[in-house]
Amino acid sequence: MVARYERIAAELRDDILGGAYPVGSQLPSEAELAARYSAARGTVRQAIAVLIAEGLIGSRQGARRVVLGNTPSQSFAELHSFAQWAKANGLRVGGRVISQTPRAARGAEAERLACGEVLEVLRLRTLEGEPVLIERTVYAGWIAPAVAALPPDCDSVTQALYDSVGLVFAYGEHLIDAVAAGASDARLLGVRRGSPLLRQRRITTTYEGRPVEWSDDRYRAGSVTFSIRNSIGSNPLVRQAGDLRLGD
Amino acid sequence: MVARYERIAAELRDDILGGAYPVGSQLPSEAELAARYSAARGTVRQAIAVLIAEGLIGSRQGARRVVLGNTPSQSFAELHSFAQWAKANGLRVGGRVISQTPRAARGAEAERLACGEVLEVLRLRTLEGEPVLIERTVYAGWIAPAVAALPPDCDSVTQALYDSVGLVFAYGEHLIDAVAAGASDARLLGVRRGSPLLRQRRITTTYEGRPVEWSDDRYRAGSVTFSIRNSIGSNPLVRQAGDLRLGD
DNA sequence: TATGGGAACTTGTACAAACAAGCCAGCCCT
DNA sequence: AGGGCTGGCTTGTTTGTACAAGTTCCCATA
Repeated sequence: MVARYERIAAELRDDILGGAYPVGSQLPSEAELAARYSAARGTVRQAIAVLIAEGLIGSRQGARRVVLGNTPSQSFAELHSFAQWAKANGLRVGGRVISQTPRAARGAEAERLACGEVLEVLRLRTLEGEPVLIERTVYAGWIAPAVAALPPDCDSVTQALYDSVGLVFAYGEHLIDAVAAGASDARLLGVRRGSPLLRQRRITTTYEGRPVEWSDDRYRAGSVTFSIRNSIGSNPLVRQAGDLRLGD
Repeated sequence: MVARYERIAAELRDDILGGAYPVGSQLPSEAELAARYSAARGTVRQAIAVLIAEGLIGSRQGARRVVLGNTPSQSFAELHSFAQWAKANGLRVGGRVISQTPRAARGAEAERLACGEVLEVLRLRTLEGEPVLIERTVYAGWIAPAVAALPPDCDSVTQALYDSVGLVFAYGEHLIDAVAAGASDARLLGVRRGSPLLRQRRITTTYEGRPVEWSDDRYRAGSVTFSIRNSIGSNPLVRQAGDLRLGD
């Protein structure tokens, strides 16, 4: 059973994406929408809040809401999981495990992952047959056995861990910057040493806030772009100066 | 007059940031908070929604809410305006206009900015005296006179335009990727040609959804990092494959 | 022709109530 | 000891109402 406000949000989203409300045009008033869907004003407001969070429409007190964009947004899983993102975009994904070594947590890892033993995995990922991503992932000790049991050519670790042990990657924190390719990066990705890579470092936790993994992902320049929409009063993405808390 | 739910959110945020609720611990129930603040449950829920959007706490039906982090988040202005971000972080910012040329809109610009005449500005920005950012900004014709009237060493264009003509940068869409430094990038930033740069392309609009500027900002690697927190069910940041809608 | 004041409209905030859905701990039974 | 179940707790959804605050636009006035 899907909530009412979600169905209303879906209908409005379809209208916007379908061109019924062009970019720059005004949405009907809350009262009008409430009447149209036979719902309370609060329910309509909840539906609209969803679209505002997606960046599709803008809102300010006193004025009618405005359509800001007409491109669909993606799900958390697609940001978090390379395979699920690729699949949702109709791209063919591949990859293999290069190395997989259990070891003791080093330096800040122990605190970051809240455990002493970790499993370090190095994966090379391909898109449409081309190598585009190097994943250096450190898994917390308590999930390491399930990770080690996965086949080396497993496309979606996220999906596999959910299927095998019911683990849900619920929250993530991501740091994005640019780095030069090191010797091993360059060899694996087939680029020159020193060429630009887009780096995404992330730490992922369960619903309870328990850390699951810490990863350093490096994309070949030109292969992937991150996109974000924001507005005054909502600020999901922030900048940080060079000296970073999660840095190493 | 600040809204009640914002004051409650601020108190809870202070509690979390101050360590009263450590990372991983549980928050009091809605009913408990409602009693403590003598507010309705709906109001408390609104306050909590703010903190969830900031990524400070996680929530799921049936279980107590959990503290996910204890680092403050920043404001939209700080993502959008280099100067305001630097200021908020206590960094000394400088910069100057390299060139400023009015011209006809080219290619996709006319559609993107919804105008025929544009003003192209090239700025070099410094942080703590070091050059870190090249800004290539194209302003829509209707705001060009106000931009041209600014002093060449103006630190915050965003602030200056608000002060002079009341313009508010309300919404933004950002694309983030990595590129190699070109010849002019390298010269201005004082790095070698081909060295990695973090690129942020963005388009900014007013409250009405009217495009104001289109910018290509390139940061020297290591100087700046973008950070984002997300969760299942909320997905502000997305990935895109190489072939981009806003690309050129 | 400008300009100021409103009136009507629209979104934001707050409260109250009821039910649905999911989680968790403790109890009971085997 | 272990497993299943139940009941209480907690968050999610929906409706209704009232007022506050901001925008827009028309109209009367200077």
